Amino acid sequence: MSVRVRFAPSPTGKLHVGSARTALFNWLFAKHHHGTFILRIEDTDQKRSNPAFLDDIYASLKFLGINADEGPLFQSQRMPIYQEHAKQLLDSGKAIQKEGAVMFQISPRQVTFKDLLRGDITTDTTLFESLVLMKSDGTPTYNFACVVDDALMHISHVIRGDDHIANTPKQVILYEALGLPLPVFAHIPLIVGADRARLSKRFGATSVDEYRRVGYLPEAFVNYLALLGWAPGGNRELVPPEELIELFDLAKVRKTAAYFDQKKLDWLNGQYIKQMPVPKLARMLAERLINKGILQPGYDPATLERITAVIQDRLRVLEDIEEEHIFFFQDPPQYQDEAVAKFLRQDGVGKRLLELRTRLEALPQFDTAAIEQTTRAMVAEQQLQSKDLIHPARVAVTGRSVSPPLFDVMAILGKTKVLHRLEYAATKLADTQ
RNA sequence: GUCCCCAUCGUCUAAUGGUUAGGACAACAGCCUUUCGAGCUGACAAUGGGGGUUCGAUUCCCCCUGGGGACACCA
Repeated sequence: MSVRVRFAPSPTGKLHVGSARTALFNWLFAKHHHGTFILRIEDTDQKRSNPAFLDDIYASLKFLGINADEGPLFQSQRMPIYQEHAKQLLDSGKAIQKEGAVMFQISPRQVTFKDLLRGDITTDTTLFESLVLMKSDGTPTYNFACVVDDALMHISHVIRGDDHIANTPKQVILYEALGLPLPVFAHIPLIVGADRARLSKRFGATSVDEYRRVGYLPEAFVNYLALLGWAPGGNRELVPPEELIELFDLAKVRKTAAYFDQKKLDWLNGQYIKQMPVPKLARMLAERLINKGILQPGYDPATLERITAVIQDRLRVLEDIEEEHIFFFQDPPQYQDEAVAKFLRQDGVGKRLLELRTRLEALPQFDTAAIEQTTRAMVAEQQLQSKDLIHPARVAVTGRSVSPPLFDVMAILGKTKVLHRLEYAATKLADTQ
């Protein structure tokens, strides 16, 4: 039996990370078994569906590298199919027309279905209040359309969130009434937030798009999502997509809800960033900065690569570059008040910075080694502590009290900018209380 | 309220009858260091409770407790 799975989102909101993980598990399972991954859009509720969300779903799946082998199929375009199957049940007396809707006639009994993760789950049908197949507006309900489509699309495994467990017995009796073969069901646990309740807006970012914007790498995000509820074995943490496909085992997915741990995601993303070749990372950062209007399209790639090399180990998310390292791209840098107050507003600082400026100006070769040598020589001659010169100089050059190694930063910025910033800080910001 | 599902460090997880209960993130301490970060080292940290079954239970069974989910002509 060939593996055929589907991911069936409703375009009623941005693609949620919980949905993304469901899509990922389906996709990994399909790819692992050389099967087919189908995208189906459940847009029977025209009032709540919105094309903008559809675009977001496509973009988010594309970002994650989850590509559909078939689809997208739209339920809104399959109305005659549902009507035909409803008629079949009506004709056979298994359903009746009531108040404009088609209702399934539920006979009291026990329904048992097999869940790949949990074993047999049995339910008493008398617990169902009613089972509407077709609403009075002529559109199918979720449980009906889902069964008809899954059967017609020859879905072999229905992998979905465990919030659907209660729907499954209803669907099973519909498969049976329609004389259609049952797929294998696998209900995977939900992702929860800090309050252990299902991930909601209160938690912070919940859509894939938000994570994309902040600058998480698709491989890292997919890696993290895969690790939520499943482990590749061998104490592996960093597992690139190709290996995820190779190692993924649906039967080993845990049954407990997993807490979405932003810190671990950040760490993982940092690991992926660290592993990237500098030129590639530089191009990625450039694209981002250009989009933000921080960098001009005609930028110098060599300089950007030098910046990238210096900040690579410090980035957790791409957004960090505009949060922490913006001084590379602004002239003059934006001076942070606390940094100025702490390191520049001290007696003699201005004079020292001007002295450093004079010494650096004399350098024929403005590289990291020469800058460091010059700075340390001045520290030694004036019997200073290195921090008494370096910290103010850092603030003068970067506007902040925290930065990558100062001598590297200076070398990248170049003599002109460095001299100008030292002078500016010494004369306009330093000493004055 | 009714029904269903679940239960290992703070978090993600490994170990399905025999381990000093392992790893990772976080937090903490130290090293390195011009700051921060990165890196390295170290210490701390868990089988929810009670009954069984067994020579032996994280592991199998039952009860309790706790958490979550579902109870729409929404999906």
